[in-house]
Amino acid sequence: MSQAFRLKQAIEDAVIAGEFRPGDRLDEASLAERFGVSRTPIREALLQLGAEGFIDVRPRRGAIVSVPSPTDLFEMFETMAEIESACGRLAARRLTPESDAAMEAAHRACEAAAHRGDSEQYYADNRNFHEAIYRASRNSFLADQAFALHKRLSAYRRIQLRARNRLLQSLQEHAGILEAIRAGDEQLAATRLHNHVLVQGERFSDMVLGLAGDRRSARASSTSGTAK
Amino acid sequence: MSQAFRLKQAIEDAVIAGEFRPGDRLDEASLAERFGVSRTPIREALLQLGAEGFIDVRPRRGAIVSVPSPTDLFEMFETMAEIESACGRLAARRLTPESDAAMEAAHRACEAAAHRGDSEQYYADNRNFHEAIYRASRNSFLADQAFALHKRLSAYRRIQLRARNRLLQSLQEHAGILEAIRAGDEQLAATRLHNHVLVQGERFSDMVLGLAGDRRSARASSTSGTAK
DNA sequence: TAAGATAGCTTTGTATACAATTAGCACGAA
DNA sequence: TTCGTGCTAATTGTATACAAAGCTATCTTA
Repeated sequence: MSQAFRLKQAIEDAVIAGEFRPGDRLDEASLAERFGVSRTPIREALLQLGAEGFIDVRPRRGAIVSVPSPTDLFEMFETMAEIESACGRLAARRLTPESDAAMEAAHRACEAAAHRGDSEQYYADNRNFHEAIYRASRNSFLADQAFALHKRLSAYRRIQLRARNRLLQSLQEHAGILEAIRAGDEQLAATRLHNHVLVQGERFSDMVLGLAGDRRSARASSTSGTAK
Repeated sequence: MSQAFRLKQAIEDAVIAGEFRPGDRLDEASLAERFGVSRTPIREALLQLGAEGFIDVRPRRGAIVSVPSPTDLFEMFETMAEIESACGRLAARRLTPESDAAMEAAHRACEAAAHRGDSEQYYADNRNFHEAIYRASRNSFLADQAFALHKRLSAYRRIQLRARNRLLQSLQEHAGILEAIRAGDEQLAATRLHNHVLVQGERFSDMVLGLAGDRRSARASSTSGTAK
């Protein structure tokens, strides 16, 4: 399985990096050639990625990078908002000096990137900031869930961070979140994180839909699932 | 992949049914013989189950049914509590007549089983009740996450529902949850669900640890991960 | 007797071959 | 032109063969 695990990571990275776009076919033979292995470990990697919901493996019809509908995306962002706010609530309850320092450092990095207007760097630092919060929940299982979903959404998150003023607004929201966690105010930390994440989802939905419509009605129209 | 998907389900069922206990080795050759297929689809099934966190696949050392530590279990129950309360919060916000009817029906079934003292049946009906809440969130992605985690915890949940009086207490909690969702009280629904789930985790931890100790201190002692 | 090394057996990982299903395309009819 | 039908090529699914790593038991040595 050594190869299969390495390949799983490599394919996942390629998807995250945007080398394979949503809807692209992940052909076993070409991937095998590209990585210089046989189809066997490629298939094993693809099936694992499929089980994690990263790609769509349709029996007998090959694997493709999943193409979440706007509804799917909204549901994923809403779920992310719930999970992140849970992390924030626990972080506020269980804050340690180490967690505090980690979040502080990540926040400082975001600050620097935002003031330089470097959105690529902000994107990376933003991720560190959020991951610091996940860890601060001191629940590694919950944190792992948060990591996984964060990764799955990263492609969509990146796009909408491009707007300059969103960068500064995001930074301010971070400051508020950190403040609430430090104050030990579980409720406030949860609420602020929830809004922070959900506003990203809404902005993205708007961008995709090309309209400033009511998300409630958009959501309610479909019941299709996404995972496996 | 047709075979592989069927096998994945079959092996998962066997694990849930307790046929394979935590720590048991899932030998590729014996599974292949048992199901009358070659090792290839067996491997594919095992790797998928591994990616979902259902079993532990250690490269070159075979797959075993995962053995979560008490800390892991507590973290999983705590995460389940957070996800379920999120479902309850959304259910209260978005309640429809259909969701209401589904939850009502499931609750009635629980009631009947509880009064007969039929814990096996209550176990099944309880699952339906919780799944009705997940669906009532009208967020299928979140609901899928909840289903998945519920399944992973089912083995541990079953054990502690054996206690007779816990059955009746559980039923009463269900009634309170349903009431809060119907009243549209998001906060109350979330809180009640959170407590309902977490008390199960605590009871289980107590059972496992064989002591009525302080869970906070138990938790804090480890930082080991679980997922993939 | 205990500890360590080694040989042999067991099990996993990868490649390859073949079977089976799907998808694309040409062709013909309405 | 458009829809349906059948054929061909490409792709996936499974089995099998072989290579490589891990495990166990035995034998040697202190």
